[in-house]
Amino acid sequence: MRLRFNGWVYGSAHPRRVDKRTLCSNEATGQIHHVRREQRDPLSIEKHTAENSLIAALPPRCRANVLRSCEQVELQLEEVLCEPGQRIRHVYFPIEGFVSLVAVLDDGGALEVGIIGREGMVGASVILGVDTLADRAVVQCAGAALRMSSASFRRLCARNMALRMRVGLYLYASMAQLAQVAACTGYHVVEARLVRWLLMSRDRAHKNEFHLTHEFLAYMLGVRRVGITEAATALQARGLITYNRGDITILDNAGLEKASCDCYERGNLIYDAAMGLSCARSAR
Amino acid sequence: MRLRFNGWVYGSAHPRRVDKRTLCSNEATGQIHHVRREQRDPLSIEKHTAENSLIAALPPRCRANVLRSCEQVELQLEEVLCEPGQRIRHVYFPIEGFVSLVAVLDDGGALEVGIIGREGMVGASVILGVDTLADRAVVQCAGAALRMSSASFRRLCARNMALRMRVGLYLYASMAQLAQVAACTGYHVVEARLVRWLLMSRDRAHKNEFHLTHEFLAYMLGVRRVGITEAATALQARGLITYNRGDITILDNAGLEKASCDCYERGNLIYDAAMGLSCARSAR
DNA sequence: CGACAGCTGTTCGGTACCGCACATTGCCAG
DNA sequence: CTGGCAATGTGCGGTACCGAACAGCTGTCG
Repeated sequence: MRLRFNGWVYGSAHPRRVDKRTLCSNEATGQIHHVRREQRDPLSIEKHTAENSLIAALPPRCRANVLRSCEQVELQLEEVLCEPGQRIRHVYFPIEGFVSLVAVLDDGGALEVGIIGREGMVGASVILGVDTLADRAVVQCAGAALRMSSASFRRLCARNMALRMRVGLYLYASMAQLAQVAACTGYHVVEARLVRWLLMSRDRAHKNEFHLTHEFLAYMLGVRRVGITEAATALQARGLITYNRGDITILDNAGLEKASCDCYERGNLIYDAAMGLSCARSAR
Repeated sequence: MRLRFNGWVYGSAHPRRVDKRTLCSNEATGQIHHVRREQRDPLSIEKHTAENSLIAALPPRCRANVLRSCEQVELQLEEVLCEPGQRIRHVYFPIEGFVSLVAVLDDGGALEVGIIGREGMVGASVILGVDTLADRAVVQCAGAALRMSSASFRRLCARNMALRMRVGLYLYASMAQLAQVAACTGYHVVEARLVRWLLMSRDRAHKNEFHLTHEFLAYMLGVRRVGITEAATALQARGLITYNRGDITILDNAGLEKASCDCYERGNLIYDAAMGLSCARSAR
């Protein structure tokens, strides 16, 4: 069985031992249809700036420069911002929604390797001098975001040290988390990984409920849908979550955090260490 | 059972379902003992420059600058260049040997997430403004390398656009490969992953034999030693490799490449695409 | 030469996840 | 109201890998 998400297709689960599979070609090449609002008045945008922490942490003048180049867009659920290897046209600073980075294998396998909410940005690797993204970027939770053409972003970074530093640190944190997630995938059972994933989503959604089908979760974690169903059922039985046709609600945050593998907490530590270091640095 | 590598300890395999494990504290804190040769005369170093492709690709003046700041060291087998989170004091440009990056989990699990030979460098993330490494860097194959203090490296990068660009691209390639490996770990059977690993090592060792015990391989791939033994036995039975007490010899390169998962080839493509892009760029 | 340590091979019971197939439930459009 | 579809639940046999334990085999060192 295969699923379609706004035009792109993926295998339900994947072969651990099947060798090849030819699918995952984007029929109709995932229409990327932004609901582009007209440019807001500066005040309205300014209001939002504090809500992407990457931007918020910039010195005022620099922040103003960044904002001038941004427009606000509404990210659509399951919209694909960029396919792996494709030229990235815009970088995104999520405000409400969040985005997942998904590594795609030739044989149709896929695995989430990063998750980007208002604490970060999509396309940070542009500062490395490339204009492609290594992974597929899928919107996981709809909502507002700021965006900027990658050319503008590169120009701004070239001129602005504070911005470049900040983005660099974020990139480092992303890499560290990527490694962490890789190890986690190999070592921890589906249930623990599911919990980690729910907690990370919660942190980025800033609320205790979000819309996610088992099928989608399975795709993200690289397991069968049934595996998710089993794990989710167990969590529900323990009173940690409830869900109903894709609407998941977290009931017991503390309990969930206990049920998760260390990787959740560790991921947060990694981020704090990297980004906090920047504070120490700029305070010097 | 636990192993000791030059002073640091790791769990033999690891728990897929065990939740915690307290080990992996480095007893005796992995003595890092470089066999530091006295500074060679410039000609001798110059001779080697072409052998690290990152350096070799730099414009002549820039290359000379880099070399002036480098000293040559001999990497010892299983030496730990840097522990995760530790301050990185030197960056390394391997010439003969190669180095693995290993993600370490709290519960003792570990997984190789990158491999660095003469095509790259250890510590590229320094250009992002951090002075720590996210993963453990272990020497996998002894041999010569150039090294430079990370402070010098940062200074050079700040001044030198070509160097910064080149290292940036390399960093991007590393990230892309990391994501690739993460997915591979989740989807492919041990044997295929082992083969991928052997091929990658071969490419970096520039020869068809190297010294690696099953135990070490198991550690790298995050599986039990027995898993490696079984896979290796099968490969040997098929006439693709032979091995004897840690000395592995590749007999049939073509056969091995067929036995590997696509991730091997794909990793190479990723690297070429990223680094080749730089050529196009500088040719402009 | 004998003891020992490091490396490899083998076995065994257990389990997490696989692919596949099918049943159930709730929502929505016609 | 009804048929259809998306989302979820369940059951079954298979397999890749796990932990543990033990049995050679070989080189080294006292």
